[in-house]
Amino acid sequence: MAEGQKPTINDVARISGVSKKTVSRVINKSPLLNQATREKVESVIAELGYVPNPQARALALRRNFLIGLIHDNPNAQMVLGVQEGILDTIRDTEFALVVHPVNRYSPTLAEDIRRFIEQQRLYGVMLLPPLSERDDLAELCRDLGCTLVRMGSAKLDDDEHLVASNDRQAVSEAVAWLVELGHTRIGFVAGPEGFRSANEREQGFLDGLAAAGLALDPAIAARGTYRFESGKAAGEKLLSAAEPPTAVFSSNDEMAAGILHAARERGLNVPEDLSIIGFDDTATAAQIWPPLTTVRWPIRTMARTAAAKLIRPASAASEPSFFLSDLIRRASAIPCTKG
Amino acid sequence: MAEGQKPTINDVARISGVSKKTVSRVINKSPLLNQATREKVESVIAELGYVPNPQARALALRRNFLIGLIHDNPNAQMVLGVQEGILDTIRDTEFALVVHPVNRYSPTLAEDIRRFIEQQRLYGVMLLPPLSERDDLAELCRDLGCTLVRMGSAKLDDDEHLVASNDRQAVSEAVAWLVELGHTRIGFVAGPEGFRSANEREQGFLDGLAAAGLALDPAIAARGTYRFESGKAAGEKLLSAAEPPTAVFSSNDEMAAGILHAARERGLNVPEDLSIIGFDDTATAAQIWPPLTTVRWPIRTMARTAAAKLIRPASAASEPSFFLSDLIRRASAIPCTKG
DNA sequence: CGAAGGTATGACACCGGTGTCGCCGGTGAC
DNA sequence: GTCACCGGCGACACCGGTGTCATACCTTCG
Repeated sequence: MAEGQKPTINDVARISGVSKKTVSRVINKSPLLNQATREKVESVIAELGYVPNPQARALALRRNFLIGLIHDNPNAQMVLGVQEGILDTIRDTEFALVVHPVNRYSPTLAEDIRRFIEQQRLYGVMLLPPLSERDDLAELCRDLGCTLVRMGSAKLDDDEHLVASNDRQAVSEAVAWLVELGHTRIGFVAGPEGFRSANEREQGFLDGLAAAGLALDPAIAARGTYRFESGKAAGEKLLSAAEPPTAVFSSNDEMAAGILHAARERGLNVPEDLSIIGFDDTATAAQIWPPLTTVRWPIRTMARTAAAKLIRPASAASEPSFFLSDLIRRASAIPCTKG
Repeated sequence: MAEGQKPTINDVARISGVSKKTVSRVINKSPLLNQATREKVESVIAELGYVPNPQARALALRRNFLIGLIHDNPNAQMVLGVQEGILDTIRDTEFALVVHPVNRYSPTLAEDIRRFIEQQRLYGVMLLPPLSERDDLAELCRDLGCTLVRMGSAKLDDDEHLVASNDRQAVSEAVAWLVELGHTRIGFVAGPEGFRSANEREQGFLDGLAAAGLALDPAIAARGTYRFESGKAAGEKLLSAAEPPTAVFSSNDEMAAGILHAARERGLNVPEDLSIIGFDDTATAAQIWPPLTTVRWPIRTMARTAAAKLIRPASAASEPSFFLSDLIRRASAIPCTKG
């Protein structure tokens, strides 16, 4: 074996005096092997530092070991959490994680995804919200022969390959907390139309109000885009209502930060004059002032499970695919001081 | 060709009535081809939707088309910005991006990286700070036959494969801005010891003070870890000094947010009682109150260049590899009201 | 008109693994 | 003693591409 060249299965076979097929059996832990042979080959492998070539394996097996993560940057924290969760699962396996950020407004989105999957011959792909909500993309992935997992915020009709959080229930619990704090006039900022997560959170909000015998006053409700600026605009609307809310639930943290800015610019104190609850528990949530009460969903754990479902569909099928979120109680929501 | 099977080069060759080698020539845009033949083969390729198998190519060429991104989550925004920048460059090429988050405190860090590179037979790898500052890891990657690019915050001795921002100059300009605003008592929160970026920013801070004829008072200087909590602790130290600062430069935004918390807890108003400047321009920076004046460095652009250097070393060698950062002036730094 | 040279293409081995099948020797049943 | 059976292993083709070299044909030049 020439210096600088990686050892191959042939080198291992020659040096240990067996056929390459036997070496292959050792690598693949075939049970029909003489113990002595196995040990001999293993020692040669260790000595040479031999690592099987994944491309050659992929070629022979007609399948490879690449997992694709397709997303449109819902938020950086979430994407990174997902990546770490996937790595937790595939570390020490032969799988690798290939990422592919896309632009969901691009007219060539579907084509872009198709090219990515076909070109890399992915083993499986994982879709993140809001892409994961599009059934057409899911079908595309399946058509291309990929196993598929979707991360989402609600049960889908076809929940076979879905890992989701129960946003609806989590939000209704957040509202219950505001009610427990004595708030009765609770504002709401929805997420963008057409997003399942936005829809789930809205339903949860309504559930929570209903459970407390309250109703939503449209004067203190607004719809945002999940972005900071839209939260600020929504906050301005709610706070300029004839009878402004004493507490607001925002469908995500970024908009909650915007509401906080709107309140500050009107000279209001948070949380004294306005309690705020957000959703996501982004890094920002704990770093703004006051620290934001928010709903944390177990991104990394969910991603771990999702990856397991991709690479070990049989054994992971029994793992739960529906996750509960926690309300993180911080200083931005306090007892109602009014009335 | 059976249904459900991807077409191979053999299918294309058979149907277009040429040898597979000729098809290979078409794919690889060999110049020695009859125009008519080329067009015939191309039309068959289009008709079949043929896409070359990258694993087979990788095997035959003895090199593959995977770029590895190795990082230890410096911050989510940055990692995602880098991923997007790399994708900007490799989209529409045959390259793919494989990510591998690691833990820099793990005793098996080097082993982990080695396994990743060897197992996937990466073409090239990109190291992010603070990993990129470790020459031993850089050497490891090179030993394993990878081309390498390091992203960093300062010139290294060996800057051949480096893409860096000029933190030192950017910070000195930030200090100049504080001086221009009338501040003369300026506090400093350093990053963790042993980080090149921390060192560069510290030098830049000292440069800025010196240019204004000021000196650093150790009573209003502290060292942090780049984390929020350490910023808060540093803020407490600075603000409890006998003669507290009227402005503070923090070596990153997360610590700046911590300083802000410390100020709030002492009942101080920001920016009226204390101006703050951070570094990084994370998403949080614009969303805290007041919006944070900070240094923005062009992550995505840098990553684009870095990726180009990886996959087209010849043509990208001439591209600049040293980037300037901008001071983003927001509400957290205002004219000094004292004295 | 034949040799030389260039152009367009094909035959074949090879990259580094895996699947199939067959061979060999030992064991137990009859 | 013969034979079926089984554990352990190897020969060989094959996965889907690329490199090397040979070949057929067409010019061009002496």
